[in-house]
Amino acid sequence: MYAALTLFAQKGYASTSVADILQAAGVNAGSLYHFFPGKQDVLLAVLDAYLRGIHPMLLAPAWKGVADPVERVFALLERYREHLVTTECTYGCPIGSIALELHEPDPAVRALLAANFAGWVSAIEQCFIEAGDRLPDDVDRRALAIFALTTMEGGVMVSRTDRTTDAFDDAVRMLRDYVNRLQLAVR
Amino acid sequence: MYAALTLFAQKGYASTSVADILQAAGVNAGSLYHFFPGKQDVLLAVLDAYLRGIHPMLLAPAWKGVADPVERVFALLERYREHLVTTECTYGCPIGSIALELHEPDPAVRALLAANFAGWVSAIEQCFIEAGDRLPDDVDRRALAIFALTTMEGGVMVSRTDRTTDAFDDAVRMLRDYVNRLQLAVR
DNA sequence: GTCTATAACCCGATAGAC
DNA sequence: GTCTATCGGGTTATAGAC
Repeated sequence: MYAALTLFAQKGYASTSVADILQAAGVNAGSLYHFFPGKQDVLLAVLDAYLRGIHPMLLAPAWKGVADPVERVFALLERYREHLVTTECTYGCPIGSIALELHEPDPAVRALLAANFAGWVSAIEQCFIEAGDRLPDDVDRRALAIFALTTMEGGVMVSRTDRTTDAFDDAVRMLRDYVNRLQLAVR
Repeated sequence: MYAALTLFAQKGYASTSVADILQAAGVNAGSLYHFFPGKQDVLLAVLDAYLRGIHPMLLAPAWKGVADPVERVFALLERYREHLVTTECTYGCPIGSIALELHEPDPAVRALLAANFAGWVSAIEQCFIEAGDRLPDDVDRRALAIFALTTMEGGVMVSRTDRTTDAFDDAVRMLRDYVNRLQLAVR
């Protein structure tokens, strides 16, 4: 299962064959097909694992020692940057990759992808909500959270293509400047 | 050729078989392989067509009747929104889709993807440069252009997953607010 | 240059013994 | 529940006549 999760993140869904999963997991075809009706059901399990792992596996490590809600947003983005660096900009967000890889996804798959995005956005939205009156009242907290997501996903996409963190860094720097200006506007 | 371009945009590269291309183009295998060594070379030709088409096919229509450099940025983003709407949010930017679909792209493919992003960014950067002193001096025009690209690509990604333009609209609205605040800051 | 037929390969999934 | 062998189908690319 975690073999599949790793392989999907590295190679994508379509490029990962069932044989690849079997070899990485050290199991045989019969075993896998005993637990999963097919390959797509493995993907569903992986996407469900990501969804349930948002808080314990993603946010908790990123926010360790970071209490300020606004800093938490950028601490999370910093995690993705580190992920880019450690993989030499070969892969970033597995959800985003799979979301664009599958052009006609099964409704169940698409629902889990959307749920993963929604979970991420809600967590960041909560940060901006907790920022309270540090942000202007009329700023849509949820839209700002979605903006953070699109900045991360777009930054990962371009950085992966360029094999440099430059685009990611530029985008995050601009987002930081925007949030700073919003905070200055309220003073 | 344009059959391949269309199919790659609709179904992606891997999911488009050579047989699909042959059928859509109304040609036979022998003809295609007479001009192209292999499927990847068709992709290279398509990516090259996108690159050379940035100005005549993408920017020119988007900027028709729009003279203001800042408005041109959002007029271009509006084109992508319309693309999402007309396809019921099933596909947005073909370059971004292919960029995330291919996890270990051939260097030539990756170079053309990067060139497409770079061409897009340079055009938008030029808009922000032409905006002159309407933007603060210390604002990095190129970084701002990259930010516009990541906003578009990230917005398309999430909107495609959600089958709603909401995420795209939220992201672009935030970008617009940022640019507005930058313009206000200079007064 | 264009056509048809097919080679060579890999895929997901299954059958059936144990 | 787990194993091995294999099926049926789709893939890219090629061979060879015209």
